[in-house]
Amino acid sequence: METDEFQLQQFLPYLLNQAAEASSLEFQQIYKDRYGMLRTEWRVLFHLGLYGRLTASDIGQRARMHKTKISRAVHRLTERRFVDRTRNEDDRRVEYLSLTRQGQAAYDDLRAVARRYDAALMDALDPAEAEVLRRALRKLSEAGPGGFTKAAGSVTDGA
Amino acid sequence: METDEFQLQQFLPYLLNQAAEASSLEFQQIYKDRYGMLRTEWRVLFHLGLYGRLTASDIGQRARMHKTKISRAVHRLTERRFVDRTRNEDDRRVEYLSLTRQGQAAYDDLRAVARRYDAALMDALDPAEAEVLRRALRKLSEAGPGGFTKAAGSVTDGA
DNA sequence: CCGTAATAGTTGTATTTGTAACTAACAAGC
DNA sequence: GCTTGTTAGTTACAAATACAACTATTACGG
Repeated sequence: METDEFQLQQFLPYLLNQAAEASSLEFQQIYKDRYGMLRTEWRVLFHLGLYGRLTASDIGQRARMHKTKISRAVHRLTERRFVDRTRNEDDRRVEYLSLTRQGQAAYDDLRAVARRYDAALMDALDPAEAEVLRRALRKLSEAGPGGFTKAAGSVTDGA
Repeated sequence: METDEFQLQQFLPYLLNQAAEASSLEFQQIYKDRYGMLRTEWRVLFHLGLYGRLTASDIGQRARMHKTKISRAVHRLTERRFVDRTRNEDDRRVEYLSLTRQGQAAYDDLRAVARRYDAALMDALDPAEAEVLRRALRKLSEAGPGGFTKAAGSVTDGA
């Protein structure tokens, strides 16, 4: 009997990483080739494109990205005139970020590519499957494994 | 109408990356804390644990990892006496890799953790959903978007 | 056999990322 | 109004990664 056998192809974190990597590769190539952007920059661009004016912290919360990543992404996007920063005069610590005309154009272009790209990925799945997939992924993104490392009997201390 | 509206939360590569990151974080912490391993090292360890003696190229194919990553992972695993290398005398370019006793012990331990971890993740999903999820992820890992960048009308050249 | 090409794996260097420490601006207690 | 704490964002340095160039060994074509 092999019912107890561990299978890497069944292990969710592994599967997720493989699928994420495979499914991101070609899209990554596109925003890199066309606009010289990194993944973090693409994410910032899309958040600004979708939600309009945001602060760096706003983006951090929404995208679950660390503030240093965002800081550097914004720096590069500003250099390349995709993003404008304007300081909030009521609280001079915060800076509002928004897309320049050029940034908006890049966003519009990449959003269209993303739509087509997503559709192409979906072709590998049937519609019901796709819907379940999205729901499941959203659950996993929010949850993680419920307090696994600090559970009773503390797995991390035990062995 | 917002039916045409692009949603980041619907975009599969983004969702996959978020879910992969969230679901890997705590497990990553465990093999890092217990054995000082990186993700690449964990993967090599698991491949050797599951399939026995393999060459670096074998692992590269199975795990879709670049050979330089594997080379460095193997180097560190060897230093720490988790892995043994033995040269193939029939073709002195290739080296067989296998787990030492200590490597096997680490693998056994981490495999058990992985099982429990996977189960904890699954708790967020219902069983049918989980099954669909795994199947969909496997499809996406193998496929990517079918020849998206080199499709007719060449998206990458067009704009 | 000898030159050319292929394969297995390694190493060098430039980018990218992660972690922690930092500056600047505001807030609160006293 | 001055210490103490908090929040926004940046910078410095160590680690990790990607990509290309490299060594060593085997295969192939004449």
